[in-house]
Amino acid sequence: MIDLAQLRREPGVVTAALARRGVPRSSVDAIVQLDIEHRQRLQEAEALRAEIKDLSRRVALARRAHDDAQAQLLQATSRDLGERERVAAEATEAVAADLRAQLLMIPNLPAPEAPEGLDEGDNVEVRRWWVGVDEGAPFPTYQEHQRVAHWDVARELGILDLETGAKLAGSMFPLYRGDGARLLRALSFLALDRHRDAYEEIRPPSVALTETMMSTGHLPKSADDMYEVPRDDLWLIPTAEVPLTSMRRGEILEESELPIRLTALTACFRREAGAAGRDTRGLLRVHEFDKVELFAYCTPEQAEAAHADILARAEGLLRELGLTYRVLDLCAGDLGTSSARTIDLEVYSPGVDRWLEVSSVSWFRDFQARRANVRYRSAQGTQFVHTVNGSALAWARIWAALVETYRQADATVRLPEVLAPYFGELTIRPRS
RNA sequence: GGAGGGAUGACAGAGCGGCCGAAUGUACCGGUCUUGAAAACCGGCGUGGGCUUGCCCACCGUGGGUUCAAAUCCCACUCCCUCCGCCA
Repeated sequence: MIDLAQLRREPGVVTAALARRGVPRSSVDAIVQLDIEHRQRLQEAEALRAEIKDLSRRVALARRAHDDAQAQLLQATSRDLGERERVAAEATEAVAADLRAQLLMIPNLPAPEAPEGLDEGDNVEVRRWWVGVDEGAPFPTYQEHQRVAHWDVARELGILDLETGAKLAGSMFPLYRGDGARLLRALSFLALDRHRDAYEEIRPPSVALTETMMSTGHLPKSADDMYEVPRDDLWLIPTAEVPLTSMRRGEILEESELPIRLTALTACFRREAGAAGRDTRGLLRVHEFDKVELFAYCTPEQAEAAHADILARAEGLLRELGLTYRVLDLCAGDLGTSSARTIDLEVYSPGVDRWLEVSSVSWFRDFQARRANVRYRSAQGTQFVHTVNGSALAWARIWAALVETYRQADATVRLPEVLAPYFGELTIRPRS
């Protein structure tokens, strides 16, 4: 949620910042008007309530003085006032609800550093990495045997069974088997071990309450993109960001305990409603995938370093896996609702010849903290924390890039050495 | 799923329907004393909102209700604890 006080103080600044990501001026103006109306009505209602409280006190005094006539009179006056107060309070609440609903639909202000632009075409490529780039090696020229889509590689090796996944849960719910399933497990274990030095491992619930989904900004805006369990007012989490951000919801943290850094391996569920029919082949876009998430609550001063650390860890894993990737600085218009700044990592997958998003490292400033009401006590008083998070990494597409990149001329897949402690024999052969 | 008990400030723990936003203790902050520290003593110490910055309003698990007036009475729900049942 954006800061209403800031909107009052400098409406021009807020309007201009939001315009960078395509929010029309009228949406902001509507909120300013509602805020003015809300405060007017609030004052009226509160004045009435103050008067009622005063009358009540005087009733008590009259009673004590055994002046029953006076008490009766005061009670009658207060009763009439009570009716007016009820009406005023209802009107105030109606405006407040409207204001709240509209405010929840407003996305975060983009950071000044976020590039200009309205859609993904305007994202800025910051750098590319591939094996040997530091030694001056040119961009890899992939061999013919690497130019096989992962769904074909997987069929040869019997490590992915999309038909059975569809049979169980519908299309785009993958079922991995044999070495394919084991590879997924190895990747998660590798990542969690890499983050153990600084991030506490969490295994949160895979479902969240509506209130929890509100905190991160996934609701009310993105309801169509999530799986819902209405009977129990639950939603399947689209990312571990959701439970992690709400872990300390409503709390006031001590500055000394910040940054609080957490990591979690969870399944992530996404309906992909807006992308129906696009990238439906193989693992390019799936409804459920495993992901290791990195997250931190921090002070505004710590945010930049915390964001950089997550990005470095995500990139570090990609390098350890020897995968070619590029780094994208998302333009203002392509930022997620809650984000002020986001760096995406896209891995190059030679078989399908595409760049696949495998991580999104975001800085939310106090947008989520304001919604989740997570604050910390500092010398300057109590203020909202900043939250940052990023994937390290999302495995379905990594899995695809790995089997394509490491496919050998003899049609086996030879996995990178870094997986040896988790996978053992690194060659995946067709199942006999 | 069934039966009972509970939910109050950072924590512990009081609170006949009427100066209760809330006693008291601990913790914390400032001061006195002390070579220093501890102890003792004195003072301070919840959050959010509105506006004429001194006042006003809201908040005692959540949501309703009764009343001139609710932490306190009534109803529903949620969570925690104990016991029974079921279960990976």
